[in-house]
Amino acid sequence: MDWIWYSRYIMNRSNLQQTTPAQEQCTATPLGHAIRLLGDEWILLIVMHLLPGPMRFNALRTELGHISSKTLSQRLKGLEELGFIRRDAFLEIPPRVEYQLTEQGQELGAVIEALEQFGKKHLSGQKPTSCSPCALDTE
Amino acid sequence: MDWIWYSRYIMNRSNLQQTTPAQEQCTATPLGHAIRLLGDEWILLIVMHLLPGPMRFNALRTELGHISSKTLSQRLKGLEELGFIRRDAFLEIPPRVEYQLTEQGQELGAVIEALEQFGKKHLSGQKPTSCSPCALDTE
DNA sequence: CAGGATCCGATCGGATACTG
DNA sequence: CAGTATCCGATCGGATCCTG
Repeated sequence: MDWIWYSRYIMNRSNLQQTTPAQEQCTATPLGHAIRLLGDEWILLIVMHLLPGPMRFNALRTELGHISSKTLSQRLKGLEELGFIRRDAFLEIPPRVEYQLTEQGQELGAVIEALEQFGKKHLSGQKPTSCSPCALDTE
Repeated sequence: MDWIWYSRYIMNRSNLQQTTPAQEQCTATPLGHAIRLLGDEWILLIVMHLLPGPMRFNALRTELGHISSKTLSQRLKGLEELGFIRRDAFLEIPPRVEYQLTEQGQELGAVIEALEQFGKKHLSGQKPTSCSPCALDTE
């Protein structure tokens, strides 16, 4: 019975890879943009820790655990360019830089809250599955 | 003046990499779990497209644009294991499989809505920055 | 049609070293 | 302290081929 699938495959293989119909809808809309923004583990984590108030660079690093300075400064720069956080650098010895959420950034709190509600409701005692490739030691 | 920084560096380098204080808080809490779940671009996109109703495998592929079957089935399997979508397979010729959100999955709609509100509010006319490494052609 | 298996290039991100 | 630059291994995900 292989020929059934085979023939269909051959007949339909002509024009299948060309049409990219809703792809731009997935990436060009504000929602798509937002999804790609939050499609990064660190972004939300950073915003979450910034919600209570301003924080310094290394304080963030400590709170976030094992993030590298490269990754952190990357994300912070990105968030700053988007206007979601503000960077205040004090030219002192030793240097001090504080990051805090702008009004726009604060509104991400709503998303985080929704996320938290959801997490508490459905992900409480669950163990990671194939969705969570987290290999962190839980000592 | 290099010696200032240098000496401080040497003095503080002893115990800095050991303490992983809030790392387990970032990953073991429901919120952390949720963040890691949504820390994947596709997950939210899939859920979004599934909100209106059940959908078949290739329909999803078409809607999502350029996702590969491997990635899609991966995500679907993960979501199914978490209990957020249900997979109904009809053993016919040709095969038909429909995916739909469970009640738990529906509640992700709230998160998506929050995200959409935010996106429409702050990301409308914005161009991607370093936060969005999207290299998709916008033909 | 709905996937699984495999290959492999691109990307991400951690570790390290260095600077002001 | 607050980063930047570089290296490099691990991972992701797309392309391709294959099956029922």
